[in-house]
Amino acid sequence: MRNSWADSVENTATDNVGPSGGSGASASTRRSSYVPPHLRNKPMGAEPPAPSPGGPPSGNDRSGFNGPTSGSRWGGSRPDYGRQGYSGGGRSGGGWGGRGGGWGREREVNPFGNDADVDLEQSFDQENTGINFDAYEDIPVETSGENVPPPVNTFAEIDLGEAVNLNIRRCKYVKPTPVQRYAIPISLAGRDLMACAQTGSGKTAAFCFPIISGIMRGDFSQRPRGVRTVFPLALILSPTRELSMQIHEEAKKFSYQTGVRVVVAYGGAPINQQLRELERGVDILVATPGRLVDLLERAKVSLQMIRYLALDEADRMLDMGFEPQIRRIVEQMDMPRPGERQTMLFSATFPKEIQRLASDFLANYIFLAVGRVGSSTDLILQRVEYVHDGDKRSHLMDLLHAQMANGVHSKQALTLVFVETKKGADALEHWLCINGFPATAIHGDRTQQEREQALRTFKRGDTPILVATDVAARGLDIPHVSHVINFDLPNDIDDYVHRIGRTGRAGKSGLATAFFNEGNLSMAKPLADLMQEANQEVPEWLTRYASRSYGGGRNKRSGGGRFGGRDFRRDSSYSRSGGGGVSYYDGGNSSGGYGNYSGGYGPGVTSAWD
DNA sequence: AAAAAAG
Repeated sequence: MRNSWADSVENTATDNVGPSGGSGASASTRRSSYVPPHLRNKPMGAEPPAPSPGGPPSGNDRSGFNGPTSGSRWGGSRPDYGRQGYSGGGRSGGGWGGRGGGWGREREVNPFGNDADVDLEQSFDQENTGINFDAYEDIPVETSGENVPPPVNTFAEIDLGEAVNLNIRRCKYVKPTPVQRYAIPISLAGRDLMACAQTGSGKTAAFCFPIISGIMRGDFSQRPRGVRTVFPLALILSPTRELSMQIHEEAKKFSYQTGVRVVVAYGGAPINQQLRELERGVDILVATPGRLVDLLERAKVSLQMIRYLALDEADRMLDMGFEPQIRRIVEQMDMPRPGERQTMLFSATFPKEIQRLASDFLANYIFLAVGRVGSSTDLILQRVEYVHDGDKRSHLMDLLHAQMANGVHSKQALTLVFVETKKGADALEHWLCINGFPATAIHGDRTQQEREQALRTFKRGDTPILVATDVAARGLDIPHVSHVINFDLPNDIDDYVHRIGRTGRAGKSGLATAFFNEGNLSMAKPLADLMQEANQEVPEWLTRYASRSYGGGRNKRSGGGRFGGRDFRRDSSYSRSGGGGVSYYDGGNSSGGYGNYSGGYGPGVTSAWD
């Protein structure tokens, strides 16, 4: 039972240096002698202030946190390579961030240790990736495009700079995930990227590492120093507020003590605080589209210095009707054109709308498809049960009781319950609460504060049951979700895949239970197919429903199979699918390794319009 | 049809 949380605590306690990152070489060698390029020839400053004055040292401190490398960052002469806005222009400067002391510039909060359980817990979770990581080996990957840079097998092979390497170690990342193995070299080579992959595959790190490292290496001394306008160098767009928050949190870890500043902006939260954060300087801006448009209209943000653009969950953003706003941001503001910036487009699926977006936003891109993490591994045990609507609550209660009996209702065993509607979420939460189950809810009608609160208490295990609408379906990385219950099945198999993907994360196993009834007929076939594909036991009654093939379950996955999509540029039959076979791509491509997995594309997926 | 996102 090495998998338990307690075990991992123990392991981490004894193994305090952490894994050597597979670098093979001496982790014991002090990296103090190395000075990152952008810090060279700078006078070494004073020692950094103690990371947690008075507090116990965090686990991360042991891995060289206090090393001299970090010292230079905090000395009087901060390397200022054209970064604007740090002084705050004396606006509200002094009074702000009062805890900072020193010279009005607040200390960078250590995103790793300090904040006891929550963060440590995540770290342990990450460490566990080392255990089941082999599960990732089976995930099929394909690339196509001109001169695809070869993938790497270890982080050691990638030169991200010492500061980022340290953070990788602090995150306890041992080995790059498939999407990282391919995407990072592609991105470091300066190429645009269209990637079909889901969060949980390590996407965030895949686009953050090259961005951070690129910003550290780059010379941006030409960056304007606006008084009220800021000029970020990188923009990361994501569909939901919580996802933006999460990307922000991760990016802060990756860029800790690199001098790269990450700021997040999303709606529902007071804009003034976000503005203050922006005015203190921003290199990487993480945002939801609506709030960003607002900031652009107010001329608080200019995109003219953008060198890196990443769009996360692009298909989701289009589903949510963000295309006009995204096009406005990318094409109609002062953003540099494709080719003058580096663009990474991430999407779970690759339907025509995304293909259009790709051809409009990207220049000579490389296509990368990573098999679906949720179904192509055996990490998630999927179950379907036939439950009438009226029986759902009592059935749910049975499941939860069983879990409680097993004593698994704690931090290491959270249960996420998906429902169809916001009203339904409220009702179910209330019902669970009055029946003595510690539940909370997240959906779009709750205030942002309530949403964040719900997520926090859930993550902490204070309310180990979270009732959610699809706002929480994609991308959210919550450690220790051991059970996803589809109380109401979605109408789209991709949504199902995303939902169950909230468990079985980071190489851990998980359980997904779905309640199926006559109202979900359109899902019978896609669900049965998907489960079959994932080597799950398909109940006989579901197979019967599936064989009757109800037309729906709109299958957006062009191509089906284990990938979210395929590079349509290489698809000779592309013209068949309407759209007129845009031929801006000269077939003269090399390598690519395409076709290795052609077997993975099942025989024509039955589609609604056949 | 519902959900999400700008207020």
